Amino acid sequence: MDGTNPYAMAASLPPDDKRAMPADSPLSLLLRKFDRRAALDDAARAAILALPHTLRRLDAGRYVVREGDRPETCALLLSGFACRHKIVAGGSRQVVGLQVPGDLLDVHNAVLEIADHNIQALTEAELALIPRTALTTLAAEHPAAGRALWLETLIEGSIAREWVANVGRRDSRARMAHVLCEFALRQEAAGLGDRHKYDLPLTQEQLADVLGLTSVHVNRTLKSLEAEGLIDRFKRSVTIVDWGKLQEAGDFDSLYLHLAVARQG
Amino acid sequence: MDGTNPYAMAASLPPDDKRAMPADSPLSLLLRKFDRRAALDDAARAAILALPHTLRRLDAGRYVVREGDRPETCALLLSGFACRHKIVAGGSRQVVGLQVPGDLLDVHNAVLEIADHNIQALTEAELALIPRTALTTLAAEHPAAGRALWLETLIEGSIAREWVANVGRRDSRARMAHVLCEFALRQEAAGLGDRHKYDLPLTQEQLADVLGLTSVHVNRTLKSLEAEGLIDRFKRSVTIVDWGKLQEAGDFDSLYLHLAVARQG
DNA sequence: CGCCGGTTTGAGTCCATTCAAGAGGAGTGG
DNA sequence: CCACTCCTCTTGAATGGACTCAAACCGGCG
Repeated sequence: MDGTNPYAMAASLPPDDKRAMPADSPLSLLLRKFDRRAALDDAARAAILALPHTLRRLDAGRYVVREGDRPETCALLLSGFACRHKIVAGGSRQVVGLQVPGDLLDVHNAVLEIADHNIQALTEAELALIPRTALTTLAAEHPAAGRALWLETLIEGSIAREWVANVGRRDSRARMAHVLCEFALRQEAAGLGDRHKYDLPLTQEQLADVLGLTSVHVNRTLKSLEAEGLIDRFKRSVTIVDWGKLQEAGDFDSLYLHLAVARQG
Repeated sequence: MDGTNPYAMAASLPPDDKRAMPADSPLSLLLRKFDRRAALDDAARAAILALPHTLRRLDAGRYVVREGDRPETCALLLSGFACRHKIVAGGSRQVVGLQVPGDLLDVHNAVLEIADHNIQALTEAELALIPRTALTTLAAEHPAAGRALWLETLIEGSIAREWVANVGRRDSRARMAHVLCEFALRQEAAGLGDRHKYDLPLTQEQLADVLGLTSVHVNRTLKSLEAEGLIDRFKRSVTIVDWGKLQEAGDFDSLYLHLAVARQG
């Protein structure tokens, strides 16, 4: 909430600009993810790795994009966590999306004029900033890459719809259990560990903004899930003691994450 | 809820199949919409109008797609209204999206394997069913069209995120006012009338499923907005008496609808 | 040590729900 | 034309899940 333009801030840092290097480029993270879901031809793979980009490190809490911005770059999250959120009248906040490493933070900004929500780093994070024209050109010149980007957007939309159902129709217990399951699988899919134990890099206050609850109630809900023996907690690390029961409590079905699924043209 | 496969049902009807005719093709509805937002080259425009499709009429309440289906077509809504919804444990329902004429009901199915939510006609509706391969081919061969489809998906995602915030952080009054505003603008943008008076083709029960409330409370909320002089109601037609106040009550900012906005390449 | 952000716990309140019943309107059939 | 049914809308009263307010606790850090 410092009011500064995050890009202005970014620009004032030493410009540790690096051109992509095919082998160990940060962009290989993006490539790996695309590969899991759809077939890319060699030309598209090369073009992805050749995307111009700038590396950037952000402290926890820094904004990547603010509502109303007209960003000229798209950020790929390399490490750390980020969230999308909106502020509603009265000042309360709703988190409308969470991102794990490998996620594109703002594909929107490649095509849409004005950012309609904020994007904020939840932890210290590393980003690769890609000029938006480079992405749209990639999509235009390599249909397979365009398809992969489109797919990415579709899945994000699917997750958002599940969240609508989650906050709209589930009580606090189910809501929490559901998000804990989603997190587990997404972190696992991002290659950060396994679904039974992971770090939840959110304060209970932030978790409340994810769930549309208050932090007080988040606390009670977590404690009650723990008392029931579904999870264990230590600091901000979560252990899922009984995956089956947690899944059931959260009415969780991973279909909407489309973790490994996409059909070919 | 009849348990029949809607496609099986559709297939049993007389196959009133029609090839596109450039001038007054139903697909011109799609073209017009794309044109409002992005530049299409002539080749792309021609390709869109040339998309193979089958016309279909559905009664109110019929399903277009069910969760778990693997549809081979994408439906373009030509007339009438439809919604996306999910059923959560316990049987309650959450509407996660609304569609007006000109909207593609299930772009998802072009790329994703399995439908992750239900799509249902809210009123009698006319559809153009487009084979999903035709859409993906279009996207691959005509980057401008691919971009338009991608844009479509991005905007849908944006609306879903706004709904998360709406259901998560606004009270019933604001929630209702917000949805009434969104509807007004979307119907207007679809060329169905003006934002100050329109038909809301939903029962209060369905509206409740949109808002994550009960039908009883929807009723009270509507009456109270009426008593305050923000809206008038007659049957299922809504008149917005004081647009400014309704917008304020609903904390509504149309930015997220991206009604006329997209940037080029 | 003392501050500070985050977590935990308790007590009282309120918004939305549940349960229940009645009114209105459209359609059907005698 | 009326009786009957079904669905939706409306209203009241009681309940409850999550909120608010408030205070205490805890661990990390300067």
